[in-house]
Amino acid sequence: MDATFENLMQELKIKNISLSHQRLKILEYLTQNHCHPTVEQIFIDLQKDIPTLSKTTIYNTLRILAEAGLVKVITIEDKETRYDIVTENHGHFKCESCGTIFDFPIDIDSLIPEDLSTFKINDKNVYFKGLCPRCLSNINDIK
Amino acid sequence: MDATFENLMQELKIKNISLSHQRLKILEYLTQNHCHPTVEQIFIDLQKDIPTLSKTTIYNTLRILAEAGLVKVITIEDKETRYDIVTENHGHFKCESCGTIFDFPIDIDSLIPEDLSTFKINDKNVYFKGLCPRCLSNINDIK
DNA sequence: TAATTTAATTGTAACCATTACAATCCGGTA
DNA sequence: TACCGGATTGTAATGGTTACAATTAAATTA
Repeated sequence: MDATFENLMQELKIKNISLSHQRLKILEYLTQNHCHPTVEQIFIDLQKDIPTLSKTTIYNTLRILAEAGLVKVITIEDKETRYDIVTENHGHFKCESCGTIFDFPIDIDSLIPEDLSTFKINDKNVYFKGLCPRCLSNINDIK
Repeated sequence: MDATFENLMQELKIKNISLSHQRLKILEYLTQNHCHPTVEQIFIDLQKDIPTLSKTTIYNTLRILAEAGLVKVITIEDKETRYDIVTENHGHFKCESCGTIFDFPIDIDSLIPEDLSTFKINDKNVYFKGLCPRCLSNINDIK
């Protein structure tokens, strides 16, 4: 349990969200797996610890955490909602070949267009798609 | 039929994609409705012209046009895939209250992070969420 | 501690956008 | 006209997500 995790716990206490065993494990999983997991992945991995765990609980918990602003919902493409612990500004790069999602640093705040001065911006997302270095080299090997 | 539409036709000819009556109407609809429509919206509107039109045809056509690079798939949130004719670089702002998607100009090319120098970037997306001016003023009216 | 109330979890069924697939239709060609 | 290949259509299947009611756990009160 690193400092980040403690901070999350504290934030939940402030926002009056009770932390059950299941919710704790889900939150713990997200802090330890920054791989932008799907509900399916979370479900498979946590079932080992909590055999009775239900997917509905995972959906409920992620919704609560997202509403509390602790978790970010990533929907680069349909049929594959992924979740991420909210950290500092970064963009997401999805490899079209292997499907892996990479984080990359980007100063999103620097790109507030003046055209949106009359809008209230709550959330900013930068999604790139393409090929990751590993898949690029694989393609070259085949040639 | 403006110049843009003619250009699209030409591009399709180059890419050897035949233009049936249905495909022509769908493409025409997209060039005339820059509201980022869903398949449902396209279906409802075009049914007036083509009573026998099927949703499968719309899905097929949009997939072909997207693969050809003429149409951009917008997935800001799950369960609501939207489509857009590809134009110059711009970001999308979705109002969390009324659901409208607004375009705003942004120089996406200027924000290529050096960390992605070993990646091949095929597609860049900038999605913002928040409240549009109209919904903001409505909230103020209620107060 | 026991009883009571409230919230969280679970499993099943429903939902709904998208896709798969087979049958039909249409346009061009010999 | 007959044929062929691609486009369209309608229906059924898919699968991630949500709704809902029952069960369980936790918190509160006496």
